[in-house]
Amino acid sequence: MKMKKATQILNELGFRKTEIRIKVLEYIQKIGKAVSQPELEKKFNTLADRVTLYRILAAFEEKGLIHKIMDVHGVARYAMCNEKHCTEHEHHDEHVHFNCTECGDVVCLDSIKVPDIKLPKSFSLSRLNLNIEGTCDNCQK
Amino acid sequence: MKMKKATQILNELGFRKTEIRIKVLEYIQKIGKAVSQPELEKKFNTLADRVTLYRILAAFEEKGLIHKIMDVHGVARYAMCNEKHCTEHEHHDEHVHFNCTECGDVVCLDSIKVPDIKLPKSFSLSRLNLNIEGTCDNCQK
DNA sequence: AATAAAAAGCAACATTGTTGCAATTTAATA
DNA sequence: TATTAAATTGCAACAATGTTGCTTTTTATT
Ligand SMILES: [Mn+2]
Ligand SMILES: [Mn+2]
Ligand SMILES: [Zn+2]
Ligand SMILES: [Zn+2]
Repeated sequence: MKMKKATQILNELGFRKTEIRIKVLEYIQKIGKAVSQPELEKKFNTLADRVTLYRILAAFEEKGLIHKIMDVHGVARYAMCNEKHCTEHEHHDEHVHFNCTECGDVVCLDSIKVPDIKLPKSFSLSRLNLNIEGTCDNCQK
Repeated sequence: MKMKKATQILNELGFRKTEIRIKVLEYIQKIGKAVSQPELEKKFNTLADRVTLYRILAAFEEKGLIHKIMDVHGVARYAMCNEKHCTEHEHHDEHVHFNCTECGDVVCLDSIKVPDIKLPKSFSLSRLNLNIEGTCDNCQK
């Protein structure tokens, strides 16, 4: 999985290349997990205000660059989108989100498709999030 | 679906039959939706303190009477458990939770089983919550 | 260098949720 | 019925996450 350079992505999406935006994007790209604002705040507290981080995440999400997941604790987390699937106007991140009860990590299990769910005809589906709790590979003893 | 009387349930679980506990339980039984503390607070603000409601919900959940769902907004909601499935020591509420984007209601689609998800062997699963967003039967135009 | 737009900072606030402790109420017992 | 222990509640204080309005700073363009 080749990563496009963060600065190039920011360019393409019409964002300005500020230090914090570059760092946040590179971090989310490399970490390979779904990160929360509080986590970013710990990492980058000298570089940016809390609110700035919230706004960066919101801006990235709006462009289809990252997607937002509510984790099992009700905290918003964000992870890279698959650029084949997501655009400014529509997200398609219908994969499993695994929440490890040991280390607290949340990861996208992109390879695990969520099976089609048949709803009663009177219901219509627009989005879906499958959170699974358990022990991740790192924490398996 | 016959409902056991609230007072009887409280008795059986070793709870005291206070007015607010009876009312809260009856409400959750009848409403047929997953309710949040803020909702209960609006309903019962003259009858009980905010904290009391949080504690009632936590107590009921611990006994396997109701189950806790994090909704798509990250707010905790609670709905009756199926007494065949849940006990003090173990919850089994692996059904779909439908979040209506129109009316905000969250309902348990108990009849819709969540298909088995095959995780990589290095992961172990302990719990699971499938939140679906869309338009519910009432809000369908 | 001047400019407009974007981004960031800061303060204030909202909402949801938790904890400690004192006061009250329930239910069991004498 | 009076006593009592335990359960329940109320209140105050706090924590965490998230939002909004407004000003200042920075970026990229002209
Ligand atoms: Mn994901
Ligand atoms: Mn449910
Ligand atoms: Zn783990
Ligand atoms: Zn609805």
